Amino acid sequence: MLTNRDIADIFEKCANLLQLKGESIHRYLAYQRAAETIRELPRDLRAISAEKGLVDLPNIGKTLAEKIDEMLTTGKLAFYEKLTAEIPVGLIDIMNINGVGPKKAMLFYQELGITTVEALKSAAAAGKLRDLPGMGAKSEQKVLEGIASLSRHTGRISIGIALPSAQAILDELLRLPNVLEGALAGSIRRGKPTIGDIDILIAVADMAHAPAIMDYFVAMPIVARILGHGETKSSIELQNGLQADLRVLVKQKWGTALNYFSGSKEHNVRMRQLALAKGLSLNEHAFSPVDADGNILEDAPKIYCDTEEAVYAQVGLPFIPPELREDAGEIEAAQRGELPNLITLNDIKGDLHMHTTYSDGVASIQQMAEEAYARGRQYIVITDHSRSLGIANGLSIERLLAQQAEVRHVDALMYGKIRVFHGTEMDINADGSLDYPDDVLAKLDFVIASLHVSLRQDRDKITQRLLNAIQNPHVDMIGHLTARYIPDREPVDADMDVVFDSVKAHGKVLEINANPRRLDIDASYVRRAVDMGILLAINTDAHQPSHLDLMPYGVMTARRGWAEARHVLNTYPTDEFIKWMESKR
DNA sequence: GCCGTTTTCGGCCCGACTGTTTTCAGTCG
Repeated sequence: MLTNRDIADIFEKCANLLQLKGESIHRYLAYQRAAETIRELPRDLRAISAEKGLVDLPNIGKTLAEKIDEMLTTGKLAFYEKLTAEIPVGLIDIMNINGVGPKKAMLFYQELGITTVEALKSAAAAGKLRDLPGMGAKSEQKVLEGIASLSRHTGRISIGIALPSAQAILDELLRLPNVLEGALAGSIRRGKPTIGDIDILIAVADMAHAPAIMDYFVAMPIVARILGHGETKSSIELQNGLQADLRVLVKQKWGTALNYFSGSKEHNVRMRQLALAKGLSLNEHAFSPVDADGNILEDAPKIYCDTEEAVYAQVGLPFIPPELREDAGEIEAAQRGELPNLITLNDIKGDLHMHTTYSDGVASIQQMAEEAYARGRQYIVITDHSRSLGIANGLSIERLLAQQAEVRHVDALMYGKIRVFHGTEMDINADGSLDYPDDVLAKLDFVIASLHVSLRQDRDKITQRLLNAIQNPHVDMIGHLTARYIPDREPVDADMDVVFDSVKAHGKVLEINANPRRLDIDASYVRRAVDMGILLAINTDAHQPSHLDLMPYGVMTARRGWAEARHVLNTYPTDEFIKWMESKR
């Protein structure tokens, strides 16, 4: 049975094959956009298809809806098979080599019969590429470097790795002379869970200062390879395989540039359309007046924006926070004056999920309390693993009760600083049972139920396990609902329509697990929870004190899902959180 | 192939950089 992801992947491959065939770029983009839409979809295509709702999805028209239905019913796509009969799929991998595009890939295929990266590597090493038209010794060398780089990193990298690494580079550049302003742009700024590359912008008063900054950038010790080194733009590959792009621009263009390079592409397209409706062409440099045919009027004065607020004001909109810029309704919401008042890190008062040395954490209850207090938390819940999770030293009922005595003791010790409550992260067992009996759960302040084992069970089983947990009156929250782990582990296969309805009906909380390897639930599910009126909680799931610092990743995910502070349980002040817990008893 | 309160046909992404050119094509974001 094909999943959303499978179908998105097939469309993505169709897009690549069409590009290799030299089809119109717009047809290629149509498949590309459809793949992207499906990838970000919070619901099952199967359910949407049953409702005849496929054509209502953005970027899905009659043709692609039919193709989706074909895949859902037959598990295959004839169009895709026809394409692969014409063009070897191995060329897609070759095209993914940095510096090799569709034209070069086809050239290697047609001239030398190359269909795999391995064959291309041998040909390049044997010096067979340099004599092809448009190639030379340098291009051949670049192909070899591109293949080497390919093996160093696999696709997108967790924001938990990319963000600190990007911030360190930015901080270094900000210390250089003549740098007026600097920022991270791209998907890092929008808080995406995975990052393709790092985008850095630096503003100067005079472009004469740019080359020195570029020279410094490409000479930094973390640079593994220089991919490009120009006057206004340079690209490097870091030791960890990530690519970082730096652009230097004059301060006058800061707003348009930051907006442009923050994306998303889809959001930018909408921004350009809004500008055109006002007779202006928008790019990273400025707004330029255009004539009725859309041609730029060269002698008309351009409009420069040195802030993003000014860019949005120019198209008649309020500032739109970067996390919302996905063309997922944010433009329309801004036009109606109904943008959400997004949650911020400052709104977070508590942390409802963390581990100690009782199970697989490395710090004591008291240490975790002290560390959380040092980070400004007003309350925490200690939630160690339950008895069946032997690998994590899960707590027997006796140890759980003994732990409660220590939690109460620490709570008293910390009085006036931080409140410490006692909970559990209880396993939802493989057979669907819960790992502690109800009379034990009744003694706890806060109960999380989570999936940790048998994650590859079929949809019915997983769904039933989740429903069992949701329907138990003592369970307060479902932890990391889909149990995905970036990048290795796919989310569990459950009927989320049914699960969300049940969560809503039973008044349970859904966790946004802030660990950047999890970010679970993800932004699309957050948005669905917000729309349905399901309460959320953003927790670090800390296994050591430093993990308490992961909260910002959870907040970014919440913001990407349009969550406001009022949608999130652990923004409540302590007394209200206590009232909430009491109301559940 | 999608999309539309300027259009159901004719738009959709274009600028910087590189390497091979001999004025430009291919790639990338």
